[in-house]
Amino acid sequence: MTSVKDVARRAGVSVATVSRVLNDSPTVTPATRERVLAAVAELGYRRNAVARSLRTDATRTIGLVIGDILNPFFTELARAVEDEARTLGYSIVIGNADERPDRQDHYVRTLLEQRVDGLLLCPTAEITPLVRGTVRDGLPLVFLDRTLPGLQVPTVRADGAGAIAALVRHLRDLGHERIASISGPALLSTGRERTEAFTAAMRACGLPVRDRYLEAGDFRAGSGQAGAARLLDLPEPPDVIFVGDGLMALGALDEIRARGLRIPHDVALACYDDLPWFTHLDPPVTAIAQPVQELGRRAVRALAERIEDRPVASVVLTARLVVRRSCGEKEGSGPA
Amino acid sequence: MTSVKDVARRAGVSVATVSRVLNDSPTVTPATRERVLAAVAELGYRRNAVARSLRTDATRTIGLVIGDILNPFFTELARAVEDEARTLGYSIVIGNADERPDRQDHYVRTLLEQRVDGLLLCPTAEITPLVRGTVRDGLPLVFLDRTLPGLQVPTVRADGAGAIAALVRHLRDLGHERIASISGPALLSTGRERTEAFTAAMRACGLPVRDRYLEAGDFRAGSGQAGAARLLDLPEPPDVIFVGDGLMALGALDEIRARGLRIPHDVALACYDDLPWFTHLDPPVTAIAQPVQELGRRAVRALAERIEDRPVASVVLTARLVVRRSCGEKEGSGPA
DNA sequence: TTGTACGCGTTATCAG
DNA sequence: CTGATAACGCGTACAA
Repeated sequence: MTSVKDVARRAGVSVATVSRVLNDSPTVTPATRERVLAAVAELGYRRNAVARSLRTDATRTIGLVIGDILNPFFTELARAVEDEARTLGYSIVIGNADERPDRQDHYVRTLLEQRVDGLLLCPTAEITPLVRGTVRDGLPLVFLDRTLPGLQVPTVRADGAGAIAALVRHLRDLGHERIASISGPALLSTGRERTEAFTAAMRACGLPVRDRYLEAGDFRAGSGQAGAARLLDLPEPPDVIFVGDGLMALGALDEIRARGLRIPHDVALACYDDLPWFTHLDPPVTAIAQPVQELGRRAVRALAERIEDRPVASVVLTARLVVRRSCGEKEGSGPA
Repeated sequence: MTSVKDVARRAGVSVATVSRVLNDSPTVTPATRERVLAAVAELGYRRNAVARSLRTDATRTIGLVIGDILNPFFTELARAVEDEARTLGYSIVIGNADERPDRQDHYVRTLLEQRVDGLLLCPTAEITPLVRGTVRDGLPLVFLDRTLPGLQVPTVRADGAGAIAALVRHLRDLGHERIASISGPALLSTGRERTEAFTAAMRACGLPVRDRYLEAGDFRAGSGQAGAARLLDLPEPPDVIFVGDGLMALGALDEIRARGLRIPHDVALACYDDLPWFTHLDPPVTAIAQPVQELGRRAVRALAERIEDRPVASVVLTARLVVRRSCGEKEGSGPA
């Protein structure tokens, strides 16, 4: 690989001058700048970011550790993150935790060694010693989507409580009473919050909350299927299943279809997270949509601020209910 | 940040010894190793991969430039790549080209500066000067999914010609004659190959190939919708639309639904690439499934070989047809 | 078995 | 405005 030395020799200047040109320092004659640039072009020189980082103590790189790259929510999130990062001049090193704390820690460790300038983390579990240490050491860190209580770390997430309340009212208005949910794991803030919002909304609507209607999954397809199976095996199966994310919805759909059940006649379905293909199902799936793009962008911007040592606050956006037909339709709203 | 020096001081040894312990050199006394490890733990020392890379001229990092992170095909591919890379001890720096050659080049440039050990590229266009230069400079490079003719670069891809031929025969057996396709851009090998395989299969089946039934999209949802619209606006619209990838299928579905058309009665649909939710549509979508996981794994392994300077050959896996019901059903195969 | 010292490619400081 | 040179943190050849 050609280095500044080669360029310097070719241009007949010192390495210092080459460096100055490369970092467009103002203190350099147009003529020499010209010569250096010519040498750079002729040699096809490409600056070595590794050496540069060693010297400047910055990599212009941020780590992104997501829960599950197969989850459409995280995919869309990653896309937004990547987009905003590019705009700000950062590269993304990605880690897919696969919802496993050990994998999450593996990536955090690797990213720390790589000396990323900052870290965007969607925690997959309660606080691990490594994460606690990372916070203590002061590495710029922002939690995304999920948060960890008791840690002074800015979080960018969406609040779905309002949308969940609206959903429950919608279900009640449709005459449903036996409403079940398959939520995420209680270890995750998103799992907990959605369950709490759900039970609170049920009570607010005067609907009964039964323990056996509260299933906990792990945000992956298999657990959605298993949860739906347990629910449908109940002596008194629910009218409605509210699934905690898109992947589990896929699993629940598999189970419902395998049993030959019809939606919403035999069992209604609603999903936290909206997916592009939900509109193509028959009936289209009622869902709660998060402002995913915005979440990703805001997180990157927050992290960039932290990297530049400016204080940043957490941001909470709001999710919204998208009513479609998978929970039934209001009387009188059908064809006359 | 604590460095080897700090560890050395703390352990009462030289930096060389610390380094030896860290790279578990055999020539070190258990006792001193113990002391060093203790110092490492006490100080919370984490080795600096940047400095290490500068010295060893290797980053244990590979670049992955994909066509479009929103495309489920690439998402699944990325997941497999990431998985295999972790197994082999590599980190992934990801770039989302968004199907734009300029973005592709942006990432290639960045990754070269970062000194990735190798590059996995899904080319978004014909050969760019940058890509040509990269090949010439000898950076370990493997093309994934798509290839670029005229370049000596190993490619890992799936051949869909057989599956496409099987699909066309399936369509013919079902009595379809006016078969249209919305393929990828002719600039991409995958676009070209799928179109060629399709027209060849049509001829082999004695079916007419009409130019106006040959639409070209760009592998994104919008172009699938636009292509479907043009096809359905034809004075003699096709019986079947064969869509070149999952994202365009989503767009085509949008258009079909917007027009209130029914599948397969009004127009049949088949898709290159299989998606998890295809089974939940009514009717389920007939698709061509690529061995995506295997593609990703093989690509990483090939790249790892190249990085270690071993010669590697291209690998061609085969896609397979998954018949479902979106193109109609064989007579007599329905309920008696 | 361990320590000393150099160099990887850059940037930044300090003279000139 | 430009050049010489130290330093970033690490791995390794060489010496002890």
